[in-house]
Amino acid sequence: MPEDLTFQILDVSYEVEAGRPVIEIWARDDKGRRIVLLDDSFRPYFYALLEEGQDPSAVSAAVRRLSKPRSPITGVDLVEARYFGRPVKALRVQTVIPETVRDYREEVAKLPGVKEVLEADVRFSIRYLIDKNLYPMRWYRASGERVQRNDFVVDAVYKLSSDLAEEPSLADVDPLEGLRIMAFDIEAYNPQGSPNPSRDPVVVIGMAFNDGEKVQLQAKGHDDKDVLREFVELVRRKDPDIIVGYNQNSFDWPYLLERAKVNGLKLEVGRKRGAEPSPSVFGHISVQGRLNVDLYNFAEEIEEVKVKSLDEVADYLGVMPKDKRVNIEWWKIAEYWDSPERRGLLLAYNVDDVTSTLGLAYQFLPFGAQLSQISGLPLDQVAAASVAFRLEMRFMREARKLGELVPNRKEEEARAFETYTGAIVLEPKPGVHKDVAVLDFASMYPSIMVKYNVGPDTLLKEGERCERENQAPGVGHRFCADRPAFFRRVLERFLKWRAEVKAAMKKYPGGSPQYRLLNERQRAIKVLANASYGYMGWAAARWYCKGCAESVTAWGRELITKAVSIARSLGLQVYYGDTDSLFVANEPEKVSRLIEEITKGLEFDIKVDKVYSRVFFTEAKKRYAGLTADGKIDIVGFEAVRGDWSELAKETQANVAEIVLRTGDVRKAIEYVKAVINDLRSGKANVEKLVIWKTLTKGLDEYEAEAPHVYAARMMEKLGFKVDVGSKIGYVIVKGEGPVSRRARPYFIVKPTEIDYNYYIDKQVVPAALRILELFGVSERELKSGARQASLFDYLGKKGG
DNA sequence: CACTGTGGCCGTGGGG
DNA sequence: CCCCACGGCCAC
Repeated sequence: MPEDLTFQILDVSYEVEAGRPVIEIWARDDKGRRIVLLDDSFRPYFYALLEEGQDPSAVSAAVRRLSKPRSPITGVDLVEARYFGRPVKALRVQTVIPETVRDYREEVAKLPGVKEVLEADVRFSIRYLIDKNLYPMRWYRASGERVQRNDFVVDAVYKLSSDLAEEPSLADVDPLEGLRIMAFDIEAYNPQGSPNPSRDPVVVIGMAFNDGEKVQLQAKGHDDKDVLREFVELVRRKDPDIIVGYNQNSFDWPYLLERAKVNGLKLEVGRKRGAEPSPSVFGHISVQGRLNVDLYNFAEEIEEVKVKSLDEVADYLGVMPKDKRVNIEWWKIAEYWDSPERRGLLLAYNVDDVTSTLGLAYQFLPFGAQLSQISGLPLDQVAAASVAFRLEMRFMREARKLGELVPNRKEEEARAFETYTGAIVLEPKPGVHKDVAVLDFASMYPSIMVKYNVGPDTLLKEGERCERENQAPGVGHRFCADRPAFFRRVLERFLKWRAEVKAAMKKYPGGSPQYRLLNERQRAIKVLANASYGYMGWAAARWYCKGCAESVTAWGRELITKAVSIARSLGLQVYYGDTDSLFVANEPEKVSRLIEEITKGLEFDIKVDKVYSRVFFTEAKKRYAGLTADGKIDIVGFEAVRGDWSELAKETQANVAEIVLRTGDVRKAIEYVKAVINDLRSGKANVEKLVIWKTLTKGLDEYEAEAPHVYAARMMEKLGFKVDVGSKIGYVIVKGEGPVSRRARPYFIVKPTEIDYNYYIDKQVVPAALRILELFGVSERELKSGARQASLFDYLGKKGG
């Protein structure tokens, strides 16, 4: 007897059973049960695009002849579709085993009459979601027949006996409500630098659940067998739907898996018997039936935090202030573990980490769930996927709805390195300026794409004609305006959708859960819409179109250039501008005229984004600091906002900017800098504030130049620490002879007395301060002179007479 | 397997 | 000494 089911899709996977693929929909139903719905009716397929004028039946017969018994070709159907907006004929080739699509595609591509093989690289479970128009984290209804299955660790398994229909009454319910969340964090023994999983045990595993329970497992000395066993047991008992961690895809899971192997155990933490976590797409690790979300992926998108360690990110988000938690030096975990007096600190540290991780989940998952509902990628994958992939997934769904075939991603070698001209940055007018308005074009690039109907499907080849055409200035590309471009349709849908969500938000009070839910939704839509221009210029994109991206920037340059002319013709002083922004004198009447002329004359939306009561520029572009009308200091581009300068230099520069902007008192700023220099000279500085952080962007042996952070990284490696591509290297400069890079040391091996304070004066604090003070005629000598304390030599000299 | 684009600044090393 | 490429990060 089929039952009616109402459920939320969490994830989709598949398994080949008895020679046929079976889709597994992991869900939870409205009664709070965890269920699996099986669908054995779906089959993998791909398209063979036919050469023009080809006889489909001849090609079809050739395709059928390729059929192999292991996974026969079960269907070859002629379809009339569109490809880049043009009508085409294609064969839809269906088989049985998803993995064999790869082999068939190669062979079919070689057949005469076949121009291209399409959509053969879409993964089977994603294919299912797209074709059935299903979105993870949304609610559906369907009927299913209960079946007995012992290989799934869930409350019930059903065989689907109907299609899935979206349940609209649950569309605006918080998708995370009622889901069980577990945060975890492991501490590994590291007596020799970085821990080595084949040698060093896991000494602590902390877990925190959203029902309030917290558990901490501890090794017996250096034996972690029971820890691992208990961990598996606990995960199964608590049965979380979502597992969160911080960097667990790169560290905790691989480490636990290796430890399990060493101990002869199996890490069966999924909802499928016998299965261990396994590597999946985008560097993500998949735990069957659960959503394994690495929160580090979300943290990476917070650009305000430069060193994205868990404590820094949790501090920034107000989840756990750094001064209210236990901080221990991570490279000394083994010492803490082995010391009876200090072990307690390590345990407390682990509790704080895992508590922070759960706190981050509450911050990030609502947005992640919306991204999942909108892009169509399961929550765990959407976290790990880049913005471009999230957008592309949505494009693939839109393409299907419009009967468009999805283009292939270009092969690596075919991707030519093609650059094109970007935006205009105006020369700033150096000096301090009073009362400046900053105007901003609203979503300039997406607006251009919509207005001029830009896209690979509308880009006209030489000789092609359309009744209405838009020609990009300077670069010559023409776009057909007779039919709506694919990008335009998608973007307009995004814009309309976002407007609806924003309108709905108004119905709820600001802090309410509904308001926050909708706010996350409109943010997710905006993020996707804003990525569309960059996506077109990305050589690996399925809808890559260099001419399109080139045209968008050309129209952008024209737009800002025209806006500048209008401003000048109105007698408005223009101070600066970058891409889509314009800094002009804040004369309200003229500014309103400017906005009106741009809006009506150029047909683009522009608005006053902010007003600075004072703002200053040096001669450098992309750098300025301002005091807003409501009393806030903005620092843009300068060292103070960069992650690769010492905290001390950044702090000094920020304070100088603030003194100058608020009081206009340059003398005061000079005195302040002198005091900082004095402190440094007397060795009073906090060593932590002298650390310089830089990312290793390639392997250590690939560097041509010996930069300081590369030298420090090599040193770390010799000391037994793992340094991978992407690691942030923190170093300080010590006294001694030779080039700076030879004097760079990993910050955690340096004693305060070894530090070269002169380096920090000459190359950090003074240049950062001067960047601003030079504008007021202050010299390096002036900053350093008065600050010079009697040196030991002077002192002795005087004394000795 | 990948992991959006161009414009811009500036410290540093290394060659002449 | 100058000059320029390398390298990293930031603005938009």
